[in-house]
Amino acid sequence: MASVADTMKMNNKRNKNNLSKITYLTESESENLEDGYKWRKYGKKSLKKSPFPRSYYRCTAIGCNAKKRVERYMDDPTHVLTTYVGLHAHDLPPILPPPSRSFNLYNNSTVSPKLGKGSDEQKPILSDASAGARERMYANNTITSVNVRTDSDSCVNDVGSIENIGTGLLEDIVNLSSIAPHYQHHQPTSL
DNA sequence: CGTTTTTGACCCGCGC
DNA sequence: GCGCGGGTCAAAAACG
Repeated sequence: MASVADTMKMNNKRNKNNLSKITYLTESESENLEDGYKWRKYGKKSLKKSPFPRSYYRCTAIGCNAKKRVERYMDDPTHVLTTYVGLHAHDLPPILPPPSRSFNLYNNSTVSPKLGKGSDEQKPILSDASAGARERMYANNTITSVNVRTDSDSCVNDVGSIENIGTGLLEDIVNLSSIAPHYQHHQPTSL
């Protein structure tokens, strides 16, 4: 009965009630930014306002409705906009190869994906092997700015703020980058 | 062989 | 009511 669109619609609606949008502006030539999760591309669309196509990714984890959309920054082709939509219904899965987590890649302009929740930020999650992979990503790509939105709102509007790069606001935004897209909270609704 | 990527089509919401 | 833009799904192809 309910078509795929129906299901999608429902999911969309329900998600909207508990959607988290995080927009990352990462300085990278390739959009192949690894964040510790395994994503499967499920769509690509050319935006009207952007000469570059936008890629849609979805977490391969079963039951995980986390999505991610990657597009090249239209004002700065050297940057890529990574927008995380929704939360992962699971922790960092050990799907990534065990890198040498003994490395201290947190330095310089590299943003440490430390938890900024304010409470359990000392969680040993970062000790996970997957975390190492994330470190690598951050080491190879410099996150210029991050916008965190924990509700259904105009994420695009936030992106507009990124235009303030170089005006000084960037630093403020970078501060937000301390917040990782993970560690939010598992959704007891689905799983 | 299994999984992922690719591309087109379809659907929905919004604006005019 | 129609058109546009954006987002998702689905089937086939490519890749490991």
